[in-house]
Amino acid sequence: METIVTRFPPSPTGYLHVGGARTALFNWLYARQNNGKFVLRIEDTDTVRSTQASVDAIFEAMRWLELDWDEGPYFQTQRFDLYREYLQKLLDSGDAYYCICTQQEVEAMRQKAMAQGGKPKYDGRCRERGLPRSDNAVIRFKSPLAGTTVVEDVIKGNIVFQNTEQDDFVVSRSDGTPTYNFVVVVDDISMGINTVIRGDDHVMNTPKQILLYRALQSPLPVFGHVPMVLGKDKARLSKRHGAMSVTAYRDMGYLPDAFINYLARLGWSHGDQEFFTRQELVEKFSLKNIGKSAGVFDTDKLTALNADHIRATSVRQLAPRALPFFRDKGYDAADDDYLAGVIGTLHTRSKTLVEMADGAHFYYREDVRPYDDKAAKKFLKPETARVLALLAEQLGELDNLAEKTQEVAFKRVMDETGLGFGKIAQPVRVALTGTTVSPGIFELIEVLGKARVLARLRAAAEFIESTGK
RNA sequence: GGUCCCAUCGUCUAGUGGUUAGGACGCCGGCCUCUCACGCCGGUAACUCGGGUUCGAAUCCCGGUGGGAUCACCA
Repeated sequence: METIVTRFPPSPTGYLHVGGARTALFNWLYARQNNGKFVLRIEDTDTVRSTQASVDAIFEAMRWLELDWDEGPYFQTQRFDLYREYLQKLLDSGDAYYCICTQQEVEAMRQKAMAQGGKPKYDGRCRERGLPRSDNAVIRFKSPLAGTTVVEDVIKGNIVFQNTEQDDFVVSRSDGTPTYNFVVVVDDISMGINTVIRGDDHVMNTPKQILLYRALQSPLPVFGHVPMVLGKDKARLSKRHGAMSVTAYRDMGYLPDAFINYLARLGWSHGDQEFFTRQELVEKFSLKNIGKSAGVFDTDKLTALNADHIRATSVRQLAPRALPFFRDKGYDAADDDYLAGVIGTLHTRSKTLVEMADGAHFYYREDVRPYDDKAAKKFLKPETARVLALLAEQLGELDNLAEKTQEVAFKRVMDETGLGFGKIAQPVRVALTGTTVSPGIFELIEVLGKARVLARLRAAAEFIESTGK
């Protein structure tokens, strides 16, 4: 069986966006699943808009998503000799010709055609003139004047184009640089790409490219055009929909596996399954289960999936990923046992790593004061000072504050005060965290450790005394 | 406007002639409970319209409508 070779060819004119990431993912998955090759090619022929910063941003995003490539990155700007070679082949075989019409003349042809109700096309006036090479001449491809070109799309089915719709498009500009449709074909042929999975917006290019493959006497790759990703308003995803850059999602605390899971499920399905590990995706992905209609990017669903992935990831693996977010909050955190304990209590409570870091505030603050105003008013009342002091005293007598051992201390406090656990939990929580929302009291005490717990309980008791009454 | 594509709950989707049209997110209840989550239980909500074909259409065909893509010496 032929080795599957796929590719991802971004143009470095900006960051890697969500739509691009999805086509990269599909190509990667397909290659991995078939033990094939995944090629990265940078389409930087638009030298005006291409930047090194964009190239770097794309690499960074690919690395974050863990979409590793087997070949490349190739840069089109370094392949001009090859394009020239193929251009000559086209000229030699009579499939292309020089055209000396100026852009203004061509524009005039279009206007005229439109005025007559036709489609705007180049009229082919240089087609049979046998013009020689000259300074400002472009090279045009000689499109067939009749017949049809059919794109056998693995996800959309057969798409038929009348060749009369096609005009003789430019393959080489007057400055000698080759155009997009031409270089793509040359690259795909020379790189041995046999599976082209790309965005929907390329379908109209495909018949042109097929014509080029034929003229170059090369076998066609398998084509698959995946539907677009839309924004909430059902319009094509763009800056006004907020985060478009893939790395922005990294910064918002999403896990790469959650992100690719979401991206894969947007437009592709495997029965009712929603949660996929990277490995499952590689195993179960299939071109034929890609849907035909465009999908709306839904951050809520991505977030829910992210929560699932966080929960499915072990604390040990989560720690290094969460650490940068903790540091961002200014916490003096390290990848140690304490962090593991902290994450352990926040594991099921965090939808994103940012949320996790937010929820960890009290673990990394020496003093939780000032207390949240409402929390203090409601739970740190005069009568609770005694409870907190008592608890500090009881806990102080214990060797360690493991969840099990704590029971004794709480039991004594409850016995002595006659209060139920429900009555003392919130005051304790406020004393230890400064707020009314946190992980469970017992687990939190264990993680915090004796020193912090005693200090905070006493501080709260003092706080109550000092506020008087 | 030409060409091409698409059409199931608000969103992502399952469905391939016979289903009470299923799942997930969201939303709304409830249970659990030391708060918040998690978990569990329940609810809300869809086949774009009109014609066919058929004993029977979400499923097949035609048309309408709606949405999208694309019409460069940009990629």
